[in-house]
Amino acid sequence: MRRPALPLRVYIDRLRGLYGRPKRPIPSGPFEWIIWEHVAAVPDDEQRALVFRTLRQKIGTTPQAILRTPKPKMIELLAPGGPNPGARLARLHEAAELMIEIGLARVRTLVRESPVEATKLLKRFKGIGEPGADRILLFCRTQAALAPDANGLRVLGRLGYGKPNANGPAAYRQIGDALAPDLPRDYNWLIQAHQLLRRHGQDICRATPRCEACPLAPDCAWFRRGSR
DNA sequence: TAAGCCTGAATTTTGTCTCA
DNA sequence: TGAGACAAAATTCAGGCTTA
Repeated sequence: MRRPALPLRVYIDRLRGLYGRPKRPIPSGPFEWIIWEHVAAVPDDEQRALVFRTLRQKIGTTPQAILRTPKPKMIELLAPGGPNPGARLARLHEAAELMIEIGLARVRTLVRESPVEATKLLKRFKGIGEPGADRILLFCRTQAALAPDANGLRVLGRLGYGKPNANGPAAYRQIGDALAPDLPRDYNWLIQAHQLLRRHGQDICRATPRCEACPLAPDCAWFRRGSR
């Protein structure tokens, strides 16, 4: 497989130069991250953050708080997060019930002490697959992986960490394996790298990329293919 | 033989494009 | 500018294979 021309940290530095230092993620702990996944149906993180903060401030983010809040109140809180708040509420309720069944303390302990077991548990939650579980463990600072989302995967694939535009579980694992030797155990760096890759995939390295604005273009397979 | 893993297809949701 | 069609992303699910 083709390898990227430069170490990953060089690309991340270029993205930090372009976008600046990303803001600290808002959720803390595994259940807040599950809530974060479900509170909004829009790709815009600012909008998602707004709904999450309101929910946290007005009712709290424990499974019990979510289950005891009247449905109309919850729908009202979730409405700014995009279409179909009722479906999102149903998923939140399902997640809260499962979290109570498993035990929040047990999940927290496993996240801290056994990432493999924690991944198995997290994948029982609807909407959380392998990438989602890895992301939660990264943000909880227990698994030193990059856990790129679809946007990040696209960027990394085009740089040479996998096939350009590949997706699905196989591509996720392939890129994860290719990245592993380049990753430090510095969680601040990993989290920022995750955020910057996501931002870059959303803004510039889209399905139809804006290569003229991209600081990674000289090393990008997609750009070089197009400019030949 | 049961549990776990892998792969690819299916499904759902969201984003983008085109056209009136 | 809005609606509909289409494409892409992310996850789920089913079936086959491997291993203990």
